[in-house]
Amino acid sequence: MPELAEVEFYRRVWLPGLNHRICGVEVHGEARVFRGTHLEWLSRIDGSCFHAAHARGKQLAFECPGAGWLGIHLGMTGELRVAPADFTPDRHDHLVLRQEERSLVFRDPRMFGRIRFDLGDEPPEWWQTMPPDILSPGFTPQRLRAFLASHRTSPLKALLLDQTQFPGIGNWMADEILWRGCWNPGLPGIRLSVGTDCNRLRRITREVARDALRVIAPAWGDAPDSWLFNHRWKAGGRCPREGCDEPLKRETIRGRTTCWCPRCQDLDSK
DNA sequence: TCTCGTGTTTCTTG
DNA sequence: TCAAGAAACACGAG
Repeated sequence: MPELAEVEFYRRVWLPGLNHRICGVEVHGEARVFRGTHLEWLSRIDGSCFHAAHARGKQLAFECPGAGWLGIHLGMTGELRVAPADFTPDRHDHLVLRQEERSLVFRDPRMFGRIRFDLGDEPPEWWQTMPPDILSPGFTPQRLRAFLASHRTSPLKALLLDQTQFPGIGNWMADEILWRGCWNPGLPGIRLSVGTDCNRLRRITREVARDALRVIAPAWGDAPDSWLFNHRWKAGGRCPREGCDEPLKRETIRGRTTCWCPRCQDLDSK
């Protein structure tokens, strides 16, 4: 479930491979994950090293001076792993970078993920034009207000999943933000007040991003039971808010399974 | 055997 | 022209 924090977790997984020479590049060229990529460019990685690894939103970028930038989006089922140097890939291991002491592996059974490679030492355009990170100074109240004003009728759940405004927020984080803020997922953005509600949405979004990074990024830790996260998929799951315990509701909003507490997040109370 | 789904893109419809 | 909705992608889990 690669959202912001899981992406940061996977960035760290490949860190042991930084500054070690890559002595072999193996790709499953027919795999959908390489769509739009010049496969022949990937061979430029051979003989060079990654000097830096970056994560922004759901995107990863590995900097390879003298060769280019390897960009990775994990999609729904993508993952990065470190395997032994003599590791034998199976049909879902689409990219294997060999080093003397290990193999860096990209695996993605459903192939909704994407690998791209851009030549040159400068960050590629797709990286430079990404929206500001949620925890960066660029994620301003003004920016959020302008976005809400231009999508007045869209439900909050759909707005939170917009990667151009909330990079790295995925399904569970969006539900968590709405639950913590006591907003109904179907509430149109127009019903948030420009001042108080908008600032609160920004604050809670940042809080959930920070919490997720703290708990998940270092070692994929378990979320505490006080979060909605641990209850949203359970059959008969109940609202974990102190004093509530209402059975949680699940419904599809804009094509995404959404979970909320009908008592804490009552649509008509806003 | 059937249904569902953590994400994104593209096409269709209004 | 824009936004919403559906379909498609491919597979594993239950």
